[in-house]
Amino acid sequence: MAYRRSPLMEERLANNRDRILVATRKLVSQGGFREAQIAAVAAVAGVSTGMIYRYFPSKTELFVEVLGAAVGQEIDILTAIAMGSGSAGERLGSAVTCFVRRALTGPNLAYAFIAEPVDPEVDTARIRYRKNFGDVFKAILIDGIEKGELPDQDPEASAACIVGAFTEALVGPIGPTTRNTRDKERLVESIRTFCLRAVGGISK
Amino acid sequence: MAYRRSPLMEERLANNRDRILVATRKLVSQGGFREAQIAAVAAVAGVSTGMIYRYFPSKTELFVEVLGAAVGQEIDILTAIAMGSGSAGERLGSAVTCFVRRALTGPNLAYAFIAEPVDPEVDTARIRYRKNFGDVFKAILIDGIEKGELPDQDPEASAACIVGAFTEALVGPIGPTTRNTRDKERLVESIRTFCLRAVGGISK
DNA sequence: CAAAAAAATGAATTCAAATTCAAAAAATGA
DNA sequence: TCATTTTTTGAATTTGAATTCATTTTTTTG
Repeated sequence: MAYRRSPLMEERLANNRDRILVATRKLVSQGGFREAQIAAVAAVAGVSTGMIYRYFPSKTELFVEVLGAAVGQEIDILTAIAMGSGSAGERLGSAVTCFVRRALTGPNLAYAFIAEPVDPEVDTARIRYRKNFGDVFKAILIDGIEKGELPDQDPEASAACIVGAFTEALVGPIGPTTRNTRDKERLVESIRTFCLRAVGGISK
Repeated sequence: MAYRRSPLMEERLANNRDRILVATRKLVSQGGFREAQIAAVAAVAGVSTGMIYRYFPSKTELFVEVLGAAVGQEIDILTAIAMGSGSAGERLGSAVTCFVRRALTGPNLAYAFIAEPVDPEVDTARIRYRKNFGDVFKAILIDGIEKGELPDQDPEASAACIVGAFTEALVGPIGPTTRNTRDKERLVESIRTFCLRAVGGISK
């Protein structure tokens, strides 16, 4: 016996994997999946191209993992709001506001994971994740309708509309490219009001 | 002098061009731009691959033309509604209803031209076209706000939200795949109500 | 330190699709 | 009909990026 992974090496391996993920996230958030080519990821991560295949079976799986991690985080936050206290309208408003604000602030994966398809497999994942977003809103809506806080409506359709509305307002052509904070907050408020009125939750 | 294009040949050329456009539109509406590969287009159009390059300088330009024609048609229809008579709310409702219904019925380019990016150049065109949609709604909104029919709001943002809302509801994961007419009309109505309420136009 | 094993490299390969172009077929006009 | 020109063909080439793998470097342990 002449080799056994030391804890130090173990850590380095994990580090490499992480660096690749971070590099991918960075590239995707800058220029979408299109810009996150293996060679580019390798360069940013400071490793060789071959290295990447040591940690991920294919570019597709790397993308799916990046996407999943990013979306999972957002979903968690939204879910917490959705299950919190307050009227359906309040929770819906908070959820929309929170998501939009985060998308405007943070490293903007918003476009990539909401709007940009790539290859069929990544797309499958993306669609599933987008549905997850919808489901959070749907839950709030159903609750609100049951309690009589919101008028009767198709929660499925309304949820889709909400996701679509803020998506487009965020990443669409009309949406922001770079704005100052004042503009951003105004946009957040516009979207919130739009969505709230839309489902019949009083706006203000 | 020993050759001059006869009217008959002239017509055949135009026919070829058209067949290529039709074939592309068909493939795009079925499987998105991804499926509309040159070889596939050629096969459907019943011509050789080389033929396509006789009429279009590149796949990208072919796509842009297909996209432009499809969108132009929709825009014309929407514009007519937008400039017609009725309150802002009525016109907005009609425009949304009309677009959604058409997208659900006709050969569904909706996904392709609203949601699916391809390459940067086609994307540029797609974004411009999507903005055009937004502008139609924006015009209605501005009019309604001026006349006091709608509450004050950012027409830019609201227009984007509207486009996003019906886009997602139509082509998103929650949206329809194949539905019967009853379901379709219900969806149309849901989206209409959503958008109308959202901008403060009384729903029903 | 040296041998053995693992990890890392990046040039070479593969692959899928767009694009070209030499050759074949069709159209035109004398 | 025939020479000339245009149109059409589709196999061959190009292209751009993912993936592999023989070689090199690093790590581990006796």
